[in-house]
Amino acid sequence: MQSNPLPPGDDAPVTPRAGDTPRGRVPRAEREQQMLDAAVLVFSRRGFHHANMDEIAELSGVSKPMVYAYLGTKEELFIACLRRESARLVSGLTSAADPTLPPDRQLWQGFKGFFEFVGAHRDGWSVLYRQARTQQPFSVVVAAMRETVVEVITDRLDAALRLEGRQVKPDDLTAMALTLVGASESLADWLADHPDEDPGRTATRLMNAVWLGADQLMHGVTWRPPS
Amino acid sequence: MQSNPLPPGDDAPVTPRAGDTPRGRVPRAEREQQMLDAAVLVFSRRGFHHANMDEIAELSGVSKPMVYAYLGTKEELFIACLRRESARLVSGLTSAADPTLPPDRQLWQGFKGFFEFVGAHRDGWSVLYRQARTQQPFSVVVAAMRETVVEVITDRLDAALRLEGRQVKPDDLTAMALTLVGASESLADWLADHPDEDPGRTATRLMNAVWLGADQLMHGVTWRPPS
Amino acid sequence: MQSNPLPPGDDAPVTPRAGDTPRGRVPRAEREQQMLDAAVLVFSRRGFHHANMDEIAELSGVSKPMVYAYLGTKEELFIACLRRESARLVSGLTSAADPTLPPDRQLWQGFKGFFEFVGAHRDGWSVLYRQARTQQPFSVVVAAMRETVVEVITDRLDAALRLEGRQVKPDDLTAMALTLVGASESLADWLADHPDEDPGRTATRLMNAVWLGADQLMHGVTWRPPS
Amino acid sequence: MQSNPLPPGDDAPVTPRAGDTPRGRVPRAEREQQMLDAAVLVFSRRGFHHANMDEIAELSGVSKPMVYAYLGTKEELFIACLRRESARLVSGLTSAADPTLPPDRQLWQGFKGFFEFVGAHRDGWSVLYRQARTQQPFSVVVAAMRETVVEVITDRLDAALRLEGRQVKPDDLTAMALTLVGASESLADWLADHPDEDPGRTATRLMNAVWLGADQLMHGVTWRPPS
DNA sequence: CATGAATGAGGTTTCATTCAT
DNA sequence: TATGAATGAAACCTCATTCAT
Repeated sequence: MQSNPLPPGDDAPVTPRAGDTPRGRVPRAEREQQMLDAAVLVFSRRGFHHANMDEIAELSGVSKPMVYAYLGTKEELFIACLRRESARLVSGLTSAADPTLPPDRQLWQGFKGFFEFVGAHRDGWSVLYRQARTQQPFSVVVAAMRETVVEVITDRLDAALRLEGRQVKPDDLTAMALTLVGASESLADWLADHPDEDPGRTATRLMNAVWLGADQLMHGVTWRPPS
Repeated sequence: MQSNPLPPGDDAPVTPRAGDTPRGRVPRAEREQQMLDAAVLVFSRRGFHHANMDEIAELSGVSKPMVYAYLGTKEELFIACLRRESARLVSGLTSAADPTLPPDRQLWQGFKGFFEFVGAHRDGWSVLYRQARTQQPFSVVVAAMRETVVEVITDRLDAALRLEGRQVKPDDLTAMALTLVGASESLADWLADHPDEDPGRTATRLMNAVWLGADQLMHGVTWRPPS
Repeated sequence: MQSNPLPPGDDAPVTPRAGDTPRGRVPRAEREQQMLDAAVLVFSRRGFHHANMDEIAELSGVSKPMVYAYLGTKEELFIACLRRESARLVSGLTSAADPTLPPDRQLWQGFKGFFEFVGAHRDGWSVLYRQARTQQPFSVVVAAMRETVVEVITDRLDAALRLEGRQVKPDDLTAMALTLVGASESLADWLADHPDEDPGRTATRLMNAVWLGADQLMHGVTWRPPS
Repeated sequence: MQSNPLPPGDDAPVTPRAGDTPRGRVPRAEREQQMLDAAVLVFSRRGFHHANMDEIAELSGVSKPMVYAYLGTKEELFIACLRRESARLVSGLTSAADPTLPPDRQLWQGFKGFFEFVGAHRDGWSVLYRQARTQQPFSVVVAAMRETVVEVITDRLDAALRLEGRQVKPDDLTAMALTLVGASESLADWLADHPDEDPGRTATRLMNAVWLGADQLMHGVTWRPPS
């Protein structure tokens, strides 16, 4: 149901997209972006360990020593990729939801922003994040980003609840946020593997799956295990 | 919020548990189990790529060639681990839920069985599954297992609905199952990283997060995106 | 023009021929022949280095230690194969030519016998001999056999010449014999690679290519390089 | 009668010739030639399988990874050697024979050129070619070279015949060429093993063995098998 | 700034060969 | 006699990383 892409067979050389591999003198900042682009592409296609610096350098249009000079070791390079993609994701996500809207619409807009990001940056998500989540020493970076996201959600939920004069135990709030994030990730993986799916529809699906319950939960209804 | 274990610093040798590393002639079937135990342990601690066959062999109490003779390549070994753990998980899961119970209790028992399994086989889950999900060529094996699980859940939900005389569109059913699985995985990751957490509590949390909504959904209430 | 066989793709398991791999108690002499059969087959298919003892043992219908007990190390086993095939070849060859016939018919019958042997024992020839010729430490065994053959030919030629009252310098005789042997080998290789070719025709071809000249040579006509 | 060289006992390290093993920065083209020189030497002394990359690298004056970077796999390296030697051989051979001479002198010059090449590149011939002939996947390269040579010979023979107004069936022509090549190879092996032999003498021997017959054959005289 | 040349280190895999039953 | 279990040794190959130009 959820399979891994690597669309061009594992051995196909990663070909640059249109407009890539420009040569000649290029200012440092721009070069770095090119390198990061190349790195994200290669890391996403090959995975961290199967990616090799030669390919990244070649795809960047520079020689290996340049990559090392600009972005450090392979690990540091991967983390640089991760940071850039994380920043993009978080900013995209937080800017999506308008704090003045009612909670369900906030949530929905957040989801939508998130899925749109994932849809647009499949490489960035699909592998950087997926890999980073499970492989040391990158998991800490991902964990930090997750933390940020969970906090944002918690705050928004909390704010929404206060507006309604209600309050929920912090633990339950966190648990809810965790579930939201987890479900989002899961559906994001699924989205990353299904290019034809529309991010908005995915967001709606997720809302249906979690909002109704969240709504009740926020209004005090709970489910209890059978004694 | 969700960090990677590797509790014994990355370089600490993986020490055998009590009763391990028996020496001498051992019948094949038994040796294979020992090897799988060792492999699961090492793969979980080090990750697939950082794991090395020497350590696995040593922990199995044999020399490398035996491992190759019995279980093949490193990749094949990993897949063998994956299969064993998958089989255990699926069987544990399906046997947990009694089909004659009402849907919520079925679901809860399923969750509980699942989380109990994860709690008891943290190594098996925490890394085998996590890694396998993102790394070719293992993802197909995981996908197959997931498929099985999703089907089981879908069937159970469907059966429960029919008993109530209701019916839900297959797509929505699948989406719901997917979300349940995704959320479960997410919480399982969290559980695997929090040894003190009680599986039952985790199951309850998940129920609270998803059941109320699912219940409404099953009764025809839906959430619609704002036009 | 002359390509290498290995008809069943390099990886195809060598399947036993009909009547092979009998089990149970078998007298030693017979077991050894089975082992040699298996070894010749495997060595010929895989080449000495790619052949592995497991396959030979399995194809012999016994376990590896038996092979070692009966026929020694891999090298010794190969030499045993070589000796058996050599003996067969030499005996087949010497018994073919009737010393009372005129020299051309002797030669032709010798060639025919030789090519018939090669045609019937393609495995034995095609690889054992070909490999052994170039790979230490087997070349000495082959050299010995060659020596025998060259001697036989020289003697026959000499005898034939004496009958006609002629005599040729030993050096020229040897050179001629060498050429005959060399050409035979070359055509044998070719024959081993062309299953449809008739040994008799090959022998005739070789006669045409070498006899006319040899005949003249034996009657005193020689070619001289331009000064 | 024909034994294998390996003059420095099988274990003696292959010592560089005078002027070898230069160190430091060397342009790629040059390094590649050094590597090929080393490889030819080692392959010829040890045989393909007993050769090990470490020794080749060391003899080239670089570390193993350079060899892999420049010339690829052990197999690819061997093929590179084979190609270089083949090209040298073929060019030496075709340039040797002047097409305006009478056929016997052309042939003789061709043989002489060939044997002189073999005498001068004993390593190149003695093992690369001998081994390659019998071992997959190199035999195809050798086959290609052989093909070229056989074609050249056939053409030359054909042209010579036309000049004399004669014509010979293509099959017989090919068979003759094949025999010439086979006999040449056989004597080349012998020459490679006898450092004191003069290439010219070897060529003359071969002429004596094959030309007289060929000449007759070309004039319509044939030998027929007894019914 | 930029790079071609170069390497140390380490990992997977294979096999001939031998115990111990 | 016969074998399943076991291993030491060694080979190929890859890669991140750094000089020297």
